[in-house]
Amino acid sequence: MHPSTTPSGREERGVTVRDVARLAGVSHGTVSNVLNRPDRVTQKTRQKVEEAMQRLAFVPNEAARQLSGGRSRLLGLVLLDLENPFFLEVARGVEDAASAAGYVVMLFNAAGSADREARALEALREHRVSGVLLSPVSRMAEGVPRLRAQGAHVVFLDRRAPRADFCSVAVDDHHGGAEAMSHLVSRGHTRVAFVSGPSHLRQHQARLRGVRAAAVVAGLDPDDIIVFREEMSVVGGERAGRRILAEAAHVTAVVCANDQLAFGVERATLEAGRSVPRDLAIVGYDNVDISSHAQVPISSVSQPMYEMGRASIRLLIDEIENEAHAHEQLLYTPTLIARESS
Amino acid sequence: MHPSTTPSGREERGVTVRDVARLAGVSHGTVSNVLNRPDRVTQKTRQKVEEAMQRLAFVPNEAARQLSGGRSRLLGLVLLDLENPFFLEVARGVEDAASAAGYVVMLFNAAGSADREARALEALREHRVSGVLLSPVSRMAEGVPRLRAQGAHVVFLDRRAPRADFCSVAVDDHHGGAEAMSHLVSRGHTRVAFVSGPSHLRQHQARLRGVRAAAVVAGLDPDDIIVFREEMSVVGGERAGRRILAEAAHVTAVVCANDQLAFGVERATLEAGRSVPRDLAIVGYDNVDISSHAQVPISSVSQPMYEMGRASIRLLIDEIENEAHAHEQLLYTPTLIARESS
DNA sequence: CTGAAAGCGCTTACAG
DNA sequence: CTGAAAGCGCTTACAG
Repeated sequence: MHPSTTPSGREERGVTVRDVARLAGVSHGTVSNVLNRPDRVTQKTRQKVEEAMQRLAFVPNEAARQLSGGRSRLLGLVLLDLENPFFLEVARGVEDAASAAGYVVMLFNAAGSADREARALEALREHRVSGVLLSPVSRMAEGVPRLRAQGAHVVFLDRRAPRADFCSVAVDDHHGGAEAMSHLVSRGHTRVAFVSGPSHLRQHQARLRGVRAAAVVAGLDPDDIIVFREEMSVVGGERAGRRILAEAAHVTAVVCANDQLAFGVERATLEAGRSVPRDLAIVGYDNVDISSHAQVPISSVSQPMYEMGRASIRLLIDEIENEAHAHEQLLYTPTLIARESS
Repeated sequence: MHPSTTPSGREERGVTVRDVARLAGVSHGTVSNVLNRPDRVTQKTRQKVEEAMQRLAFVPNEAARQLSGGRSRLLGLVLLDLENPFFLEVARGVEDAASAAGYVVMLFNAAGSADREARALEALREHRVSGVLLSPVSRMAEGVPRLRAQGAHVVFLDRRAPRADFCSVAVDDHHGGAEAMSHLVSRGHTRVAFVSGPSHLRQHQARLRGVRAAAVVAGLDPDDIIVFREEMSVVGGERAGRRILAEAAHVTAVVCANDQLAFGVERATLEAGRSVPRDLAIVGYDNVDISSHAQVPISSVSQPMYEMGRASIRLLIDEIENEAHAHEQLLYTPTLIARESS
């Protein structure tokens, strides 16, 4: 009925519940009721109020709602390292799920620094967020118990919870390694090498253990899996590839701890005039673009990053909203994407 | 002096200015003063208060500060499409600069949808953010003037501002195309093709215009630049590469509108037994990983994504804090990274 | 079902 | 320099 009769250029700053109440001819609290418990209000009153809100372009002030209601629709996302494309996908899943549930997410990049992580956690405390998703730099930052003491919930992301009274969402690297290995075994390979990054990487270690476990299952000697460690890059992979051809000619297949390494191994193999997968089969890890773009597309273990983002929000919101919430440590299962390299 | 004497397990929720004041033996307002105008407080009082804050693990409530002070340290970042790695780098620059300046950023992914963009802008209004960085889906969403009417500042990202009374940070695609072309000209090429994605892409059109302009500068006929349009992928690039070899054998160099296309063109060329760059020189665009990982590393036009993120925050915060702020439309200049393909 | 009142935790003039 | 008071915009018992 009423087209927007708002005088153009009107200063909207400060349209308040009181203004709406006045225009609708009801009380302050009634306006609040149509916002928060519409069922307690007559259909008729509700319409009047809603029309007034429309005409005044009223937008409730979240800070005030939070302050008086005690509740907050604010979530924090603290990422270990925004440079890693892995976290882009995670962030996308987080944002999708959070905004679908009516929450807003504050983004922080710890960039590998415990200090930045601590500052992020502090800022989140100031904003009285109701929950935080944390892919931690440090094992158990002191900000975590503080957040909890303040009533905020914390879910660990890409890391198993350090204690059973926290939720977490992580990936089963052991299983991923095992998948890669048993895939190669099913293709008839028995002499397999593992190409890895620096030895201290938790994930790479777990993947190697998985490979060995699958070897055992297949009746092979796990100690026959030769490990080549190189810098985690295409160049490192090329070096590993050359070393394998030279030092371990009996090897017929390779599992690599990531796709950059696998890409390098393949290139070195092809450049030596050998065939992939006939002379050397290759499986990578992460299933990033580079694996499918390789000259011979590379099989790779894929982690459900987007889905992990969604799941972590689901757990967090359940912990926030559901009284009967039980903590869960989700462990996602990576899957092998088979391509022509194996 | 005092180690943390806080009884462990104390419920921190609700440590308030009043509590701090009581413990320090000062007034409510004095505590606020040491927080907001420390200069108006005696050194001695300040110390007493700060000690009390420490002991109580006091964290000021941002919602309350915002509500009473009117100021807000909240910023919004609304991205056109979080799937695009371009925006990951931008987001990283944004987060770095914002958190260095003491602001917190709320992240939204419009995912190409005008509807999601509108909802994000609405949520940002509810939170009374003081500024928004927007890489817009729609030309001028109605949420933008609304935010402004409410007192929030808006800076456009990856798009020139639609009006002179807004700041914006964008990239000069025309210049990028021209750089690629004049680089090829300096290498002696006069017969150049352009490989592009679908014709409606604003950026690709601008890049092509840049290529043509540089041709003119070099004394060439811009109409001699043959355009091949293919799907924007490695596969599309391969198709374009084969077409060039077959239909335009006189061409000695190619500018591609992105690196996926360039990668495909190179692969098709090598597979046909031709040499890169001897038989065909190639320049890509975006300088993403794939270009440097190609068999013959591909020259590419690089956009300063991270820096754009930082710059947009700089403009936004200036607009927020500086009374004398003058609107600026920043246009970043992409640079050519020369590699072996040209 | 609706209204009047108190209060959320802070900041900011305004007096002393 | 410090304190007492009002107010930011809302929500939630509590009466009617």
